[in-house]
Amino acid sequence: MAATEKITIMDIARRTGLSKGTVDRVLHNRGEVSKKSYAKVMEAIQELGYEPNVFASLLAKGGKVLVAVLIPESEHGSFWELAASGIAQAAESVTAVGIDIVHFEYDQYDIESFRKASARMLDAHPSGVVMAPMFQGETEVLTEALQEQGIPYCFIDSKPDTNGYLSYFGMPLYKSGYLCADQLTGGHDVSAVLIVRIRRDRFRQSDPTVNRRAGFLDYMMENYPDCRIDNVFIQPNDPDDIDSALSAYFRLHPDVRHVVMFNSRIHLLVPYLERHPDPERRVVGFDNLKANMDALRSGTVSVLIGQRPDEQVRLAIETLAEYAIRGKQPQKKDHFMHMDILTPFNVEDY
Amino acid sequence: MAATEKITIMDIARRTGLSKGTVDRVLHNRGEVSKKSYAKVMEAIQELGYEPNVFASLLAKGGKVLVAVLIPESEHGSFWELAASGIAQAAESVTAVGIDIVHFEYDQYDIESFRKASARMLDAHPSGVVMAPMFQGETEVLTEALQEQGIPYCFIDSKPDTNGYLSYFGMPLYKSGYLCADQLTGGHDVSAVLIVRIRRDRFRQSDPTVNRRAGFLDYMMENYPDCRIDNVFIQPNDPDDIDSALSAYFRLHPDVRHVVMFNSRIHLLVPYLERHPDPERRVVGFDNLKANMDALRSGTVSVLIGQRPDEQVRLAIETLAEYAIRGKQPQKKDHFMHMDILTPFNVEDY
DNA sequence: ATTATTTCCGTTACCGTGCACGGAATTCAA
DNA sequence: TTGAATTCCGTGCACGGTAACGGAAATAAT
Repeated sequence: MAATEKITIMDIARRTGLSKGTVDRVLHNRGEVSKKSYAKVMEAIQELGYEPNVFASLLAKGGKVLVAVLIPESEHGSFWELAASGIAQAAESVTAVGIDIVHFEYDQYDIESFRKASARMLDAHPSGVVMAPMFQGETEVLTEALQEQGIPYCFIDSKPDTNGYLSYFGMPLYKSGYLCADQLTGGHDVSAVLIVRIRRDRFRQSDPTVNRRAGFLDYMMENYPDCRIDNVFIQPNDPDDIDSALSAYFRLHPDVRHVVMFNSRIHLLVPYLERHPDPERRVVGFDNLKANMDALRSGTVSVLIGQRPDEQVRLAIETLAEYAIRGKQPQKKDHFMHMDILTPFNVEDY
Repeated sequence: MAATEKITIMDIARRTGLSKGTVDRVLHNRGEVSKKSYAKVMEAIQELGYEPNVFASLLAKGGKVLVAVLIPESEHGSFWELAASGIAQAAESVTAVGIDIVHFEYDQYDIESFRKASARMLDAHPSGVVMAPMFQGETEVLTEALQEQGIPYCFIDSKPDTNGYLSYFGMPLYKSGYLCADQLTGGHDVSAVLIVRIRRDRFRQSDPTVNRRAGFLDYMMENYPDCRIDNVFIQPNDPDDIDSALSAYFRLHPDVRHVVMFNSRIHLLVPYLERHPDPERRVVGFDNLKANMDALRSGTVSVLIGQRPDEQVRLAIETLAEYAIRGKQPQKKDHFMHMDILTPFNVEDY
């Protein structure tokens, strides 16, 4: 497959009767070369099938490639902690080949902290940026700055409607709602389901749950149009509120056995659910946070639908590295990644 | 996280009052250095936190790293075709950093072809080898040769009971049978299931299906001890035989609605199953071959349990590259990887 | 025709390591 | 005390590419 090539810049210099300086100029087409020479060099490159030696190039250029990752703070047990661990993994695997990764965090509910993190990131002069777009306006500001400086960037998790990014890696949100509904019902008729939602302030611009809910509702509409859909809102940081909200609901609807949440916080329900066990209950949530997986193991949660923020991060970093090192554009722009179904029987290996 | 280090071999040479030649000698401890100098250099390395520049090293050493992959022929639509595609992916991502991959194939039913492929592989003098152990005796012969030459190797898919390998990447087979049983029954009581098996010759030494079957049977025993387990054997290359075998079985047991196969060939049943549709039937198989995924899409197969040969290959290659480039041992030897549950609702993104 | 500009190109000094070669310093044999 | 044999270590080139520098050739201006 791969040949044992050894054609160097000198080979093509000799072949064309020019010097390596000239060859280098056309390789990086930075001008100062006559049409004729340019053509000759290009031809020789084609014929000999020249490919630059990355090591030599990086060595001479004297740079490590630096990729910056700009994502929300990885609070303990949060979704972004998974992504952060993905950074560590990716770092592990790519630093071996001279790519450095810097990680910038911000408070996902605080625009100002995002601005500051962006600024610090730009100061690091990375050769590529991986980011999760949280604040639409600020994201635009940032991407414009990046484009101005010619720094390529990738989105993970979700993406805005702009177009200047190099690649996007994320989950198909609408479809994940659909899948969720199928796992919740197990293909059997269901008379009522409870959706637990988080009452959140309007800070966040991009909310993955709306698309998920849409997919979920469409599935239910199509397959079980008579199923009743209830909503209960909770305060994520107030255990008492969660407890009372659920208690109130289930007092009215003791027959409801299907519970779902569209964000990564299904673990918030665990205390209540464990105090009111029901072997027939079916609970489906998203994302393989540790707390969620524990709930799966204990049987409180039936199914988790997971994505791989770590893999998303890795792929984004690799894409950027590839681009920075050899200037290669990825073949696909948008990468919708697989959704993992986790049950008590396969959770151990995730 | 990562520092902007720039400590070179020269820095520590100056620091110790020695020359880079000497430093180099202790770095690769190839002798010809006095105790005293050795100690001084080691100390300086510690203090300055010296880390060799991979680029310069690779450049000087003049070599690309070459990783050989030795797996069964990737017949169209077969399991190993997935692995092969993984090689392509991995190649894509790692050639960027100077790692070359060579792919050697053999007929998994022909020991002689394995021997030849091994020989050709050794001739290529790879710096690392990824292999799937098919023939126990021959695998031993090969690994001995590799060890003699100091070439590290990784196993994927399954592994022998030896110990000299660098890493193993594969699926937990027993547990996959367990998971399979859970998906087949869907947690509901079942009175009878049909296991379709392939009557194969005794060429293959390692057969993943026996462990899977064991896990499956244990699950059934534990949860539904009264369930009847039937076995039907088919000839994989003879469609007529498959048809008649299944016809004969279902004539006797028209009530059986749960069908499972433990190898990657569930797609062989599709023609029969499609001619005798049954919306209540539940069919579970293994591995995301294209044909299997098509069957999933069409609804003939209910669930597939997939592994990622491509990811296994990638990880193995990365491990070897890491080891070859920086001599770093992986932290874990055996990597049991996650099992993916594929349903019609998430199959598209795999 | 001479000078001033451009345009184009060759030379050269790196980048950080690996390694061969030969010489200095040390030890051993006489 | 010399010469020979070791042990140790410094020098210098190679690896393939980058980019600054300056000069030759071609073109323009005077």
